[in-house]
Amino acid sequence: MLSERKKKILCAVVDGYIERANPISSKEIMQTALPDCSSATIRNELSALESMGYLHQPHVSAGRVPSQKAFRIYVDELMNYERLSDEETNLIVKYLTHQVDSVEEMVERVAKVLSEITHLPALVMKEDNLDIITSIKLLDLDNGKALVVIVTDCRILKDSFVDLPEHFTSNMLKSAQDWLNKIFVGKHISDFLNYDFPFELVNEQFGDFNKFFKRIVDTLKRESLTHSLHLSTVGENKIFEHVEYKDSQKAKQFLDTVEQKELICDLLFCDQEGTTVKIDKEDSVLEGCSVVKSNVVLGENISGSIGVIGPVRMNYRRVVAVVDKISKILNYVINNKR
Amino acid sequence: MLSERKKKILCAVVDGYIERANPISSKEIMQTALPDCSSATIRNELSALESMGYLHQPHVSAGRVPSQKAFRIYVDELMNYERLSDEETNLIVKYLTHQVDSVEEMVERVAKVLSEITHLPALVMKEDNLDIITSIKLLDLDNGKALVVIVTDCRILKDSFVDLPEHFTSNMLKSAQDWLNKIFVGKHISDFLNYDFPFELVNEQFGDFNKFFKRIVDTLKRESLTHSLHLSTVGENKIFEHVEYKDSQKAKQFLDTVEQKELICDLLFCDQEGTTVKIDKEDSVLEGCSVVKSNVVLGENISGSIGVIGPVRMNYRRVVAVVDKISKILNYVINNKR
DNA sequence: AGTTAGCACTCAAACCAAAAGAGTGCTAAC
DNA sequence: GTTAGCACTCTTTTGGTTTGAGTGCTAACT
Repeated sequence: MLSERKKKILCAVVDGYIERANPISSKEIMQTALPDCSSATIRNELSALESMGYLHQPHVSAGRVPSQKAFRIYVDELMNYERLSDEETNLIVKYLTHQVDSVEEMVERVAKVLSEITHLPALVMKEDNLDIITSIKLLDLDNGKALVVIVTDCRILKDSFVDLPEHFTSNMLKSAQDWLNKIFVGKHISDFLNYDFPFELVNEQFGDFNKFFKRIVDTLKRESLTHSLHLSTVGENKIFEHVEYKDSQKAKQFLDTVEQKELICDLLFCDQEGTTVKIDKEDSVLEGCSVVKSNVVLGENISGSIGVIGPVRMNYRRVVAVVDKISKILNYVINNKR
Repeated sequence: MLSERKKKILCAVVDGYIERANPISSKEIMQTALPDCSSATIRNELSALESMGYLHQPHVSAGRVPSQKAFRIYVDELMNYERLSDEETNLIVKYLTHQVDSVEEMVERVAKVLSEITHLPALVMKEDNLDIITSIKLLDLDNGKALVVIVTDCRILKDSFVDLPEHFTSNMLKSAQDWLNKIFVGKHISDFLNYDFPFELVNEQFGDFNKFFKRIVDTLKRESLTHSLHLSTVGENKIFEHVEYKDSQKAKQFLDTVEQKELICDLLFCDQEGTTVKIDKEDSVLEGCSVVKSNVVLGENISGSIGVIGPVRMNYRRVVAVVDKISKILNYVINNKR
């Protein structure tokens, strides 16, 4: 357990480092946080904090730099949370309550506002697995093809084409549609994946059109697989505003990481309530990065996460406040719209 | 008009500069391109080429660097075109003839292969304006909403939702569909934009459901507007492989430029046959960038462009060969599939 | 025992001057 | 017209010195 003074000093180091990105000296801490102590006293404390693993020195005559462990305790215990100003909150509300037509558009808007306010790349993940199928439509396109439309409870559609077999009448298409609906309505999209195709049943009812049905189910399977998690990232270029990416190789590494959708999804995927902060290699190979995220309930069966990603040295006070606020507004907006 | 020797020297400068990204000296040219001349002779020629605007020196004791004008003449007259190896061509063919289900997937594949082979960000633009409407479907979703589907001749669909008015029966939806088809089938998507809505006609046939029709047409208008040009960019991070973007501010500037879709579309949009090269500020505010592009015919009424964007100092011999080859393969693949 | 003034010490960064090296332009001879 | 030769320029490298920030330690003080 840290003494109050150690906490104060550690907090000052992290605050200072977040603001100015250079090592923090004992003198600086004295001036900003502990005017009643001498720099020598602070040096002793710093030395102690260093041997506890919270700080390190780039070289002997430099100030102290917080370690990953320091950021962790800073986020969890030390920092005081920022409250967004009313103007800012109102601006966000206004932006997010604007009439939108689709989930995609909403995602777009959320990501945009997150990224703009935090000056960091924004991540918005939507989990479609939990979508419940409302109905399946087979639409005759009059050119030997049919359009397969899946309607789900969160207005998301998965559509694709399928060639109709020869001698397949409009009526047969209708019964095929009814058949599919009977089986799948009320189920989750993800149920397609584990669905064993009942060849015999089809044979019985539709003669030899097994291949056609198989194709439809395969299409749906593929769709559900590729769309089960949808991640959008917006504002990647914002990282260039931060000094840790002045070297373009660092920037490249960061951008490459962000492009690994599965990795980012893993990071965003966690059940924890409220806004959480993941720092550096606690969770993955995100060297030098942190993620601030919050879950959002998009409906009874749909969930998602929103968040931002950036250097470990980010302004957590502000970023956590923003992510938290936006997720709350989002929950509010969505639930009041239904 | 340049003498043969001047051409040879200029070509050597550009080749060398493309390869090594540093100023080229007279001695170097002597060794690589003109072993029969002395370096002094070459120096005289270089001096002449400089005063003609093809070259410049970073400082007095440095070699020569080609100007934008030099790159222009290099691409147009000096360089010898590379022929892709058969293995490489086969690889591309194999990759592009792989079974795909949608235009989007094809675009994805083309962009991917372009970007991987050239080590540059790839641009693929598809012009939907020329799509001809094959049919319009209004699909009752049983929850007070209808799905609007537009089928066009290039298999592209534009779909969106519209709320049904109260007391709107299934039969009325059917007649509404017939009515829309009568008006719009055979026309271009872009025709929606200029379409004046005939309130009286609707009133006559459908009573007071003007609002409903207006909403449908508005939706279609918006869709056709936002989707009229579709640009996808893939492999933006490839620019980090090039020294001109070692400074991350340069990289940022580049990435910001590439994100300006309209600007890139303008660049890609030109009728010229074959593969064309646009260099730096000839065409726009693309500071330090070049675009190599080629038009692709995707069908009778659909056109698109593929290309790459990168630093002016790019390997034109190879890049032009690749873009040219891929566009030809693409034309072949598409036309043989129909 | 905790705090602090004082001081020696370390090390990065800034500065400066000299040397090396690359490449040119010019001149005079071929 | 071509070229050898040379003086000249300017960047890059090298190495040494200075500066300054910041520490750790010690000894004195509360």
